[in-house]
Amino acid sequence: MEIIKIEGPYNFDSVLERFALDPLWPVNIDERKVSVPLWIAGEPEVLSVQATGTTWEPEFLVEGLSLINRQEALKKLYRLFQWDVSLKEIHNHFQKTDLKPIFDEFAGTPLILDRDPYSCLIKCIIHQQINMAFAQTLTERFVKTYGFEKDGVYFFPRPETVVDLTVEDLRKLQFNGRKAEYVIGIATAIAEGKLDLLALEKQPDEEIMKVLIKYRGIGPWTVQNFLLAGLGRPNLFPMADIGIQNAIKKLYNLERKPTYEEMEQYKKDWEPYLSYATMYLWRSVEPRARTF
DNA sequence: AACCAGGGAAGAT
DNA sequence: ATCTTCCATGGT
Repeated sequence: MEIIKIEGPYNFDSVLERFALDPLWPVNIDERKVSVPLWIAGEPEVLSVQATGTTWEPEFLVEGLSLINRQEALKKLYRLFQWDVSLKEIHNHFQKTDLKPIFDEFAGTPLILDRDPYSCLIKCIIHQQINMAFAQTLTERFVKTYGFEKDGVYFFPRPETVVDLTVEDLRKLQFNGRKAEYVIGIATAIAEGKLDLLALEKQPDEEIMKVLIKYRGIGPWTVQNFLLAGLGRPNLFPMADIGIQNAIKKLYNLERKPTYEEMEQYKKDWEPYLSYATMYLWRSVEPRARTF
């Protein structure tokens, strides 16, 4: 058991609330706690993280660190929960923008990342073009069928597992043919060592875009989401994203979804923290958990 | 019942 | 290069 203290503001309850939208995260809202599946030194480990502090005095209880590579585990927890990012300056930046009401409502929310970059990439492909409810269903089926469970948490299917799947296997889960090809194709590139996400992570956004977009099934939207939710990069704005378009439509009371030209104008005020604008816009059109 | 969905590839011009 | 069509199914 270990206590971790970080700089505020940081609203862990808001993080858990968004995690809870994903059926694969075992979140306990009342206990302010979540179990986290991590690959540590090549082994699947489950840690638990519980908030014991407040938004301005954030403090966490981490269990499961004792028997494993401490440094690697902490590094991955800091990445996942963005504990090393100072949200104060970012929050201040948006005080003089149209997004002020949204940033005030969700104050202290960091970027919500996926469990790891590889899972993020695969999940992005699964989520392309279909409604969120169905996308969650597909991802859940994929993970529960080809991943594995430990201590009540599902681990994402490994590339070595996905390589051996056929398009037909995934079609049984109601993937369409192309989506199945994309997922297997990416997993194959990773399993064969042709695509090294760990090495790619060290490159700037533009270089990562150049590399990933060559793969079949990966377009600009997918790379932008990967950079944002996979790597936690701060300045991405996926304009092709229906969620963003709907959030902007709602924010400005538009009759129709905004054009790309309009979005280019709006986003100017939000740089260099476009990822945060994106995340908070998403939050503004997502369901909220019960509040008491 | 028609229309939309946190896109992208392949085909057509 | 840029525009259009297809994918393929669930949700509303």
